[in-house]
This record gives sequence, C-alpha cells and structure tokens, in this order.
Amino acid sequence: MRGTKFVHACSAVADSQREERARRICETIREIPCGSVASYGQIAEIAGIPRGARQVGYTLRNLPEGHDIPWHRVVQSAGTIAFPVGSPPFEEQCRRLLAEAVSVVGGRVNMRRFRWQPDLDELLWKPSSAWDDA
DNA sequence: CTGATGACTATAG
DNA sequence: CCTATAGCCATCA
Repeated sequence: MRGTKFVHACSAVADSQREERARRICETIREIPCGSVASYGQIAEIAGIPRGARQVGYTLRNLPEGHDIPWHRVVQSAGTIAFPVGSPPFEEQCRRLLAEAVSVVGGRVNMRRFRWQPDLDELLWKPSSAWDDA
C-alpha cells in the first residue's frame, strides 16, 4: 500500500508546483516596465493563474531578503495601494513609485495612465509587424 | 478535516 | 467615494 515514501513524494511534487507558481509570478512582476504598474489579478492571469490575485499577494509577502523584484509596481485593481494608508510599507511603495514618475494621489495610482499593457509594449518594441502594411 | 486569514476583486447600494 | 457582501483560493493553526 501507499507508504511513507509515497506520501513524501506527493508533498515534494506539491512543493515544486508551488515553487513553480511563485517563480512565474515573480518572473511576470519583473516584466513590468519602470514607470508602469499592474494589478495583482493581472499578474496572476499573465502568470497563468486565473483568479490567483491572492496568491500573488501571498508570494509577495514571502519574498526572500535580498530579492530584486519590483514589488512596488503591483497595486490593487482599482489602483489603490494594498497597505494601510500611512503604514511604513505604504510610504515605501509611494516613494518607489514616485521615484519612477508614477504619481500616487490619495494612495492611488491612475490606472488609465500607468497600467501596464503587455500587448501595447510589444507593438512599441516590435513595430515592424504592426506597421508594415501602412 | 474545519475554520480563520489575507499585499484580492467585482458588484450593489 | 464609501461600506457591505460575496466570491476567490493557497496556507495555516
């Protein structure tokens, strides 16, 4: 029957899959260009995890000490910063965003102006395919 | 297994 | 703009 080894193997697989999700989430966040922001849900979807907004938050909360992930470019879907207004992390995120010209007004970013649009990015960086027929 | 939690989100009033 | 509510889902006690 299923012994201890089997159970250990299963939990090992579960761990690797969890790591894989976290890896994709971080990878996606790293793609957010300087000067833009993305929502938790947007990151989750791009990372291939539908309805995984909370998982993005969870991953971000457990980042290792020396990480180089631009966590400050992730905000809630409405543009509001996820931390309590006035809290240390809230202030830190405001500073980092302002430092790259992303204006934060009343603890909120105007998503219409700063929301990251991967499709548009690709058009701007690889215009040939889009403009050839003109 | 069960219930509580949270760096979430969409919707309604 | 605000609050309340109901989904959401991996984690954890």
